[in-house]
Amino acid sequence: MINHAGTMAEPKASKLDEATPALEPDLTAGTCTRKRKGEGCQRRQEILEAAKRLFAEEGYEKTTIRRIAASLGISSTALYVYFPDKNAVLAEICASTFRELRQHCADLRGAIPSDPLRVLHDAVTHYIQFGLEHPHEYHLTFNMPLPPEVKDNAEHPGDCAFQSFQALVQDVVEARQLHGADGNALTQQLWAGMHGLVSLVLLRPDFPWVERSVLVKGHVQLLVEGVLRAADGRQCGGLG
Amino acid sequence: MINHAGTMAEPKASKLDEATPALEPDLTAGTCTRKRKGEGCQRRQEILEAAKRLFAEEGYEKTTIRRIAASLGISSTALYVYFPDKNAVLAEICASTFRELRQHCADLRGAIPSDPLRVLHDAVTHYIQFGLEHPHEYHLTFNMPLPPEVKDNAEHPGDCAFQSFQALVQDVVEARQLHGADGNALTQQLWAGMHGLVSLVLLRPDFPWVERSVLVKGHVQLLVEGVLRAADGRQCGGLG
DNA sequence: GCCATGGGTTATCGTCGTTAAGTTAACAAC
DNA sequence: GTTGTTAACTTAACGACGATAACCCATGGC
Repeated sequence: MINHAGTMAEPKASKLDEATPALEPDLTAGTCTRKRKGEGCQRRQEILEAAKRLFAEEGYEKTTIRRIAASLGISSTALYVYFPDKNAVLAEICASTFRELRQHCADLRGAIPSDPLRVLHDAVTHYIQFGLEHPHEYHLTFNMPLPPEVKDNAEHPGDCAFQSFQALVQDVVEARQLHGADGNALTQQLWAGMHGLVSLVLLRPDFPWVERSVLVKGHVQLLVEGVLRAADGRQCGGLG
Repeated sequence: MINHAGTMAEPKASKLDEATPALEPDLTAGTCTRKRKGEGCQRRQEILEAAKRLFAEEGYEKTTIRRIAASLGISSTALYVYFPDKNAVLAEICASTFRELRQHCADLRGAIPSDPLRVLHDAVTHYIQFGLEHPHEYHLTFNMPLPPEVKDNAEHPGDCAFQSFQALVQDVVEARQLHGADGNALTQQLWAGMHGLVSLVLLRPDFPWVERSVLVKGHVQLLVEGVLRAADGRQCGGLG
């Protein structure tokens, strides 16, 4: 209890600080002794998982460093050993989610060598379902400004995921001989269309949406048909 | 400088509080005397506009009540006379933006009694342009969870705007005799598609988007064609 | 035994949203 | 022209926040 700081000011806060008994430390560690090298990585992973869960449950801004730490039974400052600040924790979660999404897309293209339109159709469906099944990760990753740590990354996971998708669209453009189609623009529009549904459904859960499967199937169909039709002249719609 | 509070505790903060010289009060008021009834509404509007500007420039979470107040030359607590909390300020801005958007849509339908498809086409274009031209209001309104003040409102502006759009889609469904089309689902999908583009472009300004007008025109076309095609069987795409 | 170091702690800072209590200027009635 | 009343605003303070600085101490190689 010795005041070893130089200023000798009275303590003023620290009354309810870290004193939320609702959050108990996770005692699944097993050992009670201090650990050394290598264990740090484990702790780092624990922090990431706790943060992911709390971000998911309560959102980024409302999740505090202190509560992440408390849920692991450590003090808030211990977190700064593994991450420079709160934003860096979010950045790492974002990057991991982006990677998962990209792998999803790449696997699909490699595993199903069938009609490119069918592959694109399935990829779009997959994307939307992925988003809806990982609401919090999706929200963290796509529905808020990218933290600089991710944005300045040369291997920007968003760009990578986009490129995977672009390949699928290009396959369709070539297979269907959609002359005059800008595959890049089409991919951006398709992505925007997928993102919009996921984003709105996640952000407006109380909206009276039509039944989920109808909504998703119809949306995929709308987008894929749109890609086919919008690509080469508007011979069906009739809008000069 | 008399300490009129009962507790006689030492002041501890209040050092840099409200002491940011960069933010000068807006001295356009003219009179220097205190004002009475009716002037309160003016101050309320001032707060809303300052908040809108600051939310726009720096985002909701980073904008503090103290800075909103400082930009008007009043103390932070004065704000609580007009709004119960920070969220309520955001809620009012949201509601106002929703109204503007809805009016946009209604005007368009009333003023141009031409081909329903053309009207829908223009409305979608309008929506996207509106979003891109009001990036911060759009972000505040659509890209974050609705505050309860707006959500619990019976005249939920989002629902109203949606209904306006639904009417346009229904016009198209009837004019083109798209049997088997669920106008409600189509509207939701169309809205999701529009929202997705606006949302992504606003949230990822550094992404290598194709040229803006190409992107928007192509997207509108993709969506409108998608509505036409997705509505009644997939006779063009060829995906069983 | 010594000590560098990794994995923690406590104390503290400045800021935040928000509340409580007090101040002051403009009006109303007497 | 004093006396309320009240709208509009202030100062002081609270508890929580992100972050930093300074310290503690068990482990493990020497």
